[in-house]
Amino acid sequence: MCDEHLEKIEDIASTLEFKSQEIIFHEGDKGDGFYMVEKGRIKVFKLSFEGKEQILHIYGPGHLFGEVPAFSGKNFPASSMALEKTRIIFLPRDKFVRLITDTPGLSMNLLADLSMRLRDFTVQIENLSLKEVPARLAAYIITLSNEQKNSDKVVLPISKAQLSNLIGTTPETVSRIFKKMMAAALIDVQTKTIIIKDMDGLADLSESGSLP
Amino acid sequence: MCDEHLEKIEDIASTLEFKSQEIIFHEGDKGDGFYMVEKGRIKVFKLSFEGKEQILHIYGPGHLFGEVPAFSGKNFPASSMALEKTRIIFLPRDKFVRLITDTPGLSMNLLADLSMRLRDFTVQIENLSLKEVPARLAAYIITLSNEQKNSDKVVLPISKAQLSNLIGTTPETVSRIFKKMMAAALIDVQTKTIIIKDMDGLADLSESGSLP
DNA sequence: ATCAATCCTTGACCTGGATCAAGTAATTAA
DNA sequence: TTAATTACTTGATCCAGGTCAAGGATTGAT
Repeated sequence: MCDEHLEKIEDIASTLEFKSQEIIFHEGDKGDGFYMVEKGRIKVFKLSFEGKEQILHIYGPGHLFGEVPAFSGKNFPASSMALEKTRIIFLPRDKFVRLITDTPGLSMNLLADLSMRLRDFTVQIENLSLKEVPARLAAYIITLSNEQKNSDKVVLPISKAQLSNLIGTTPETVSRIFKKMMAAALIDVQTKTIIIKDMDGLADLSESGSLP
Repeated sequence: MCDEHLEKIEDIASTLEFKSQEIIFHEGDKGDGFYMVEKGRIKVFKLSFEGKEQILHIYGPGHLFGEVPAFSGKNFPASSMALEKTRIIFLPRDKFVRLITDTPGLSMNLLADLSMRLRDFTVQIENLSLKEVPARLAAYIITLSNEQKNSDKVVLPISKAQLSNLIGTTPETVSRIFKKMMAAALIDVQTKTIIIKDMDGLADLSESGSLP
């Protein structure tokens, strides 16, 4: 989303404030517009019948979300919650549709945005279906390192419980696998800080490997 | 995708023929256009390091696919193969981009298409992560029934091996669960035909249930 | 129709990772 | 700072479903 488009959006949008843990929308609600994170962080997630959570996205400033119903005509396929005090830019559907038709280039931008998200989902499905938990966790650490200017000292942006819901496992299993990764001298974990000691080993693990 | 748009697309497209089992594109290939199934059926899938397959989509006539790289600028996130003798309409990127910018309404159409696919992926992730195999299989049978004019006699459009790759399990497990579903008087299975004997029970199972 | 090849079923076995339970560390509030 | 709450770790146990192996059913080719 380029700056020029951002400005246009902000001109006709309203802002919403959410406290940490506040629900932004529920799965099944009728979607009537477009949301963008202005400040803070949100998660988009699904709950199972038994209450187990699978996180689909965690988004920070600049990210568009919750627009699928506005295009598909269906209800929200997932729920959304603020992870901290968060300000959201909201744009009702009709204004946005007008903006799109008035702004050539914006729709190309949006198509690119949705395409990237489809891409991300294929990776998430691959992870859930074709990889075991150690590989998923390794992949997540590598993603974090890439996001944090390829540093070998990465900071977990979420709790380990949330992390386990993101990669489709439980806190107990995350804890045990971190321990094994330390035993294999791949990483060091101190509370929320992870020191990557063997990036190649971690990359191998994320693709195919297993831990003793 | 409305008929009017379809005609415009067909005017400037070329057609490709694929035999059954032929690869249309590989994951990692550079995507340079848009594909639409004209006749036949294709699958879009990922392979794990060990060769295990997860099917992402099975598409028939009228379905657009393989366009993500054209918008995202990245390579194909998955591979594609013809499931039978198939004719594909292919549109190079530049022609398509011109078509989009020249045709207001088409981009809205595309946005809707991609949004639906995002929706479908959230369901697939939910299934893989939050549901057990019997629930996924029940959900798939219900989907089939909906696709086949809500008949209580549905025909499997793919082999059971492919089905197992679609719902993220193995042929052995599919076989065993079909057997349990028959024991529970939910369905009857004869080769490729499934008779739904208890749709409510099947719906319960697909949401939360388990089999004895 | 017959043979070969493929696909499917069934049984025996094994394991990754979930669950339950109980203790320890880290945060937050007062 | 300390108490209370919440988050994390560790151990013990269990089971869904994967794997391996061998037999049975379909399908396609000649």
